[in-house]
Amino acid sequence: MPIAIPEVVIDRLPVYARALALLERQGRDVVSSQELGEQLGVTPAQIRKDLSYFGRFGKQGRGYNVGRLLAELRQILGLTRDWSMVLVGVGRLGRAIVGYAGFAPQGYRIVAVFDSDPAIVGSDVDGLIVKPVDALESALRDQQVDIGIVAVPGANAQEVIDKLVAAGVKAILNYAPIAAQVPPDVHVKDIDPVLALQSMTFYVKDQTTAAK
Amino acid sequence: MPIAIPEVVIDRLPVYARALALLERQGRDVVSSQELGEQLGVTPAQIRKDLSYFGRFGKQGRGYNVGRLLAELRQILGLTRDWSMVLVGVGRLGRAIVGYAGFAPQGYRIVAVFDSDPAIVGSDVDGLIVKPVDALESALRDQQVDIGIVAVPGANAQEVIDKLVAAGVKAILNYAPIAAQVPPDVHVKDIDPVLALQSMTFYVKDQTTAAK
DNA sequence: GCTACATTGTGCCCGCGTGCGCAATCACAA
DNA sequence: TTGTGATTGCGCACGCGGGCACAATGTAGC
Repeated sequence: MPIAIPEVVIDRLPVYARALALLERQGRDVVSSQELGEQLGVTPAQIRKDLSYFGRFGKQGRGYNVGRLLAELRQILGLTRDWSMVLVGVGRLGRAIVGYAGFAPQGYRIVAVFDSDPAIVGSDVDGLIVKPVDALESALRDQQVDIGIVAVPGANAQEVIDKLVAAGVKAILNYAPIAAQVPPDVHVKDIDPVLALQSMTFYVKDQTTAAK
Repeated sequence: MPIAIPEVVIDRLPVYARALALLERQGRDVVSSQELGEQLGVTPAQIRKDLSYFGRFGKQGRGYNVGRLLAELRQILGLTRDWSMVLVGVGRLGRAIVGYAGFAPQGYRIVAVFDSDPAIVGSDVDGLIVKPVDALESALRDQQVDIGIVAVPGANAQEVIDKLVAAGVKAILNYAPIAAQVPPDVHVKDIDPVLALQSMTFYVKDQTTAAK
């Protein structure tokens, strides 16, 4: 059990879970690592190896029971409970995040929103009253919050992240364009479409011009 | 020159470029790999090794000229020109993407938007008239388009991606919750906050409950 | 029940990316 | 000029993740 599990493995598990949920909705009850791998663009051996870190969920000659494996993965990833999140930064991006329909079905709820702009504080965003960032720490003392979402301009992001960390938040979803500095026990995932675009353009920069 | 450059290296270059742009705005004219590494949470050796794939940009005893290195990276990544993009899927998410202020400053422009819903087609979104998805291929023949953005529900995403690929698009930014199937010469980057959250909860699932 | 077939779980090896360590090199001061 | 200090570029070795290949094991058919 004290065997360290590579982070890349953990990153793949939600992808497996997502594919299994789709298969379940389609009424499938068993699936092989072969078939799952083809759908996801991963080798079957990779899937089996990843799963073997956590147990033996398959049956030789058959494959994996879809519902069973999905339940196991949800258990492993902690998806069996709901997670409460706070959002900091209620600009255009922040409002879009509050309105994003993809969180709720997976059990992720935004329970409070904060902003530093006095003109925005007090206004209503999808049923939530915007609170001042100064109230962040006291608000996090009152209610249990698991995850922080940062959607402020890059210049203020580190400062906001520091406040979240000080308030005891251990998981941060960062939309700001900075490389956040956090202690080792805090987990940060960056969402930055611009970085994604900039790395893709490296590969296509010659082709597209030549195709003209 | 025919040395293959690892994809992880390419993924880091935009991060370096972003940090250098910030340093330049702050008026700095030289920076060492040491200092840059501390800001980004990367080892100095990693930065030097990454850059050495493309040339020798530093000076011993000094470090890197900020403006010079930034210009080189922009050249390497293809950031010296503008890129035109089409968006498919004008729901809540799609509209947020059109309104996202982060693209334009980096030279990424959305030049056309498409949707399959007849109720949406024809409406105006931030100055762009929504066109039907059927018009996708012909529209891409008329104007040069480099990148496709997919913001449709998962069930329709693969179909839309197929159309983009058929139209010759080589770079796709995918917001849909699916693992897209594309030919090897097409590049896909996924943006999925839910996957990011689900992999983080693995690490904090015990701590948070215990902290109660 | 026995045989044929399919698929898992895992030991092992290979390759690649990461980081160390040092020689080469540049700036700057004396 | 010459010496000192700092930092780069890169050869090399290590470690880790990925995938192969096979034994183990379950299923299904006869």
